[in-house]
Order: sequence, then C-alpha cells, then structure tokens
Amino acid sequence: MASTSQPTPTEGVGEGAGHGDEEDQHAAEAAASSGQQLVMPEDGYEWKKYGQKFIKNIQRIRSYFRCRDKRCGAKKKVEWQPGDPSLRVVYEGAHQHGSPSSSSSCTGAGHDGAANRYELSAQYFGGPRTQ
DNA sequence: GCAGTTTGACCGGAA
DNA sequence: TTTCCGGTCAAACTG
Repeated sequence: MASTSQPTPTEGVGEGAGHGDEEDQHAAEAAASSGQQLVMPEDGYEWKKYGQKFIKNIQRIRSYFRCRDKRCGAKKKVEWQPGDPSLRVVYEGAHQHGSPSSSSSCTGAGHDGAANRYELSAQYFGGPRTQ
C-alpha cells in the first residue's frame, strides 16, 4: 500500500476533515518506512504547497499545503523529522467540494494522484533539487 | 509559454 | 516593550 490512493479512515480526510485538527498518518509512516522515501500520503484531494519551514520547537520540518480549490479553505500541514521517515499530517478546515478523485474516476487519480505526490524527502535529503 | 514548486522575507501573535 | 516562532505571500526557477 505504499502508493495506494485509498484514503484511510484514520486520516479523517474528506467529510470528516472538519475536525481533523491532528491526524497521525500511520499509513504514511508505514509506507515511508518501507519505501525509505517520504512521499506525501494521498487523501483524494489536490494540494498546493505554499510554504515550508523548519520548526525548531519540535525539531521537524513542516510543509504547508492548501487545497487547490480556491473556494475550499482546507489546509494541510505535513511534518517530518530529518533522518526519520515518520510523517505526521495535520488537517485544518473541511473541504467544501467533493473529492476530485471521484470526478476523475479511478484513473483520474490518474497518475495515482501524481498531483498529490510530493517527495518530501527529496526536499531535504538532497533529491533532484540539489543546488 | 504555462503550471507548479521551492526559498526567502515579512507580518502578526504570544510569552 | 522586546524577542522568538509560526504562518503566509510573492518572486524566481525548473520541468
């Protein structure tokens, strides 16, 4: 299940994301652990990354994502620790629209939701962006 | 030429 | 009142 697009109920994403202030991505951790590569877990929605910061308070890197739908105020924060494949996803707000994956059918996710596939590890562990 | 992503700087709030 | 941290926006670069 490393690259599945099956949103686990634990994610609390979608309709239930309304109160998902803090959701642990155990699935992501497992996937990341097995893959050794940090890939943002898909939740059926398309996200746009608008920022990233190292939170010294928790000694972790936090990435900020917003739903690509302007009318949707859903936000997502992904935290991970350098050297540790464990990912923590925190959802804020609820989506005011249906999941795009449903409209695009199964194939829609298309590329397995390539739009949601952010290689977080590559951003820190020296991925393709090695300048 | 367009879309998306990444990095840095700035602003606001809390301690 | 000052300092620090968190969060967001804009500009630039790459694919």
